[in-house]
Amino acid sequence: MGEPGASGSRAERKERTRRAILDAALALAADSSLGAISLRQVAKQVGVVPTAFYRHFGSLELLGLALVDESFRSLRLMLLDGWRHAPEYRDVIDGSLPIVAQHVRENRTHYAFIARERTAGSPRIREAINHEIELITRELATDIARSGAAEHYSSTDIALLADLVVSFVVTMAERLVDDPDAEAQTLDQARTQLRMLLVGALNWRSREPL
Amino acid sequence: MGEPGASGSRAERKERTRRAILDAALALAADSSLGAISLRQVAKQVGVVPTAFYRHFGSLELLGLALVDESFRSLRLMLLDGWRHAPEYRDVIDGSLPIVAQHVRENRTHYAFIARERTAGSPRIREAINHEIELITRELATDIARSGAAEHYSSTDIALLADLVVSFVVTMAERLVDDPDAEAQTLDQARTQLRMLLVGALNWRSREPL
DNA sequence: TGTACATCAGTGAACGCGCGTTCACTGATGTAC
DNA sequence: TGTACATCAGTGAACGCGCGTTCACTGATGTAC
Repeated sequence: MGEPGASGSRAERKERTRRAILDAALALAADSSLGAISLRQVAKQVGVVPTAFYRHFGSLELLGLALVDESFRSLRLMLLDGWRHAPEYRDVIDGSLPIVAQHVRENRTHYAFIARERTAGSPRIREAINHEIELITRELATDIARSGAAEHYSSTDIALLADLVVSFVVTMAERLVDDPDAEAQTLDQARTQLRMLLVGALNWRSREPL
Repeated sequence: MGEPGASGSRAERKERTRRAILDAALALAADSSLGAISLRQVAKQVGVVPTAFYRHFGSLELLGLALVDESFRSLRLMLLDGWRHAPEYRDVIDGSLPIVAQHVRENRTHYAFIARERTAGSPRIREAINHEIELITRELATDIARSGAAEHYSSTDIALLADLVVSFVVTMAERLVDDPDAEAQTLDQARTQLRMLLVGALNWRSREPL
């Protein structure tokens, strides 16, 4: 066995340090933003000397881009899985929103990072995040079109509808990150709101089941 | 005449320095966030010695709270005016969204500040911003109820609808801040999306006028 | 299997710099008489 | 109106500290033979 940090091949140990740096940055940035933490704080948290940082990332910004990549890789897998199983669900709302909520709960630090850096990050990081969100929006639009649920819609309008839904879910995710204890309530409200949005606010009546 | 900075009473000159500090902080934070700039940078930009800062604000965070206050004071006046004139407009969407867009255009640095600090600010600042947004949401809910446009809705559901609309407008404002050159397009898309949202996505058809 | 050499993750000292905050101060403006 | 004193916005020196980055290094792991 020996010390946990000393086992494995050289490559394995390097990967473990890299992982520790990513986690340390996520934890430190949780109380402010990536732009407000220092390379030395990260190194200290990991337990290596500051210069060791450079063996893994050229700068904090590149580390940030790696975190964006990592966050969305997990999210994309979740969505792929959700969309694959979508036909099983009678109600796409009750099927999807809790899955998103669960994913936020299980990846809180990543979502918090994305929520913060989406507006406060460096231009490169903001651009990377917006690009990922656009890709998801486009996938959702394709899915809506394929489902036939919006057959009267032009493709332009399907894109706008997908954007509306994605923006809404982003807002919900931000709230779940902000106040994890209110998850049940936030989810409940979001469910009703998404129903209003999709079914039509003015024609929809309180307590009337879909 | 004389030097512009040397005229007026002592109180007037103090107020002018305070104004310059607020503006300098807005300008410096525009490329990152309040948490990433320094008191000395602000003082340098203003043209005073760092210690002079303390004559006006106890810390950068208190300066931030002053900026939140200032941003929403202007926004509240705009909304009050908008709501007072609302009955004149046939279409609340075509009446309101361009007014918001104009306000964003005329107060870009303030909106950019709010957009960033809403997610990346210190806890106190985030709290202050969320509180202001809640107040606006509550006012909109009252207005919807009074207008009779949602008479079948329970008051809980009116609150959810107001929240949905405010969240949507916040998202639109963030986009206007992010890419001012695309204002016309962003506004056009937002108009369609808000119509989808209010009239009912599934019953709504492309190009069909409201 | 044993040996000689290459790789390279992590070390530790050193650098110049900007940071927030303290303190005693200056001198123009304001006020009381 | 003139004088004596109070106020206080802004000054400037000083402090100890953490910052990013450089550099030459160490020594365990990996590889070629």
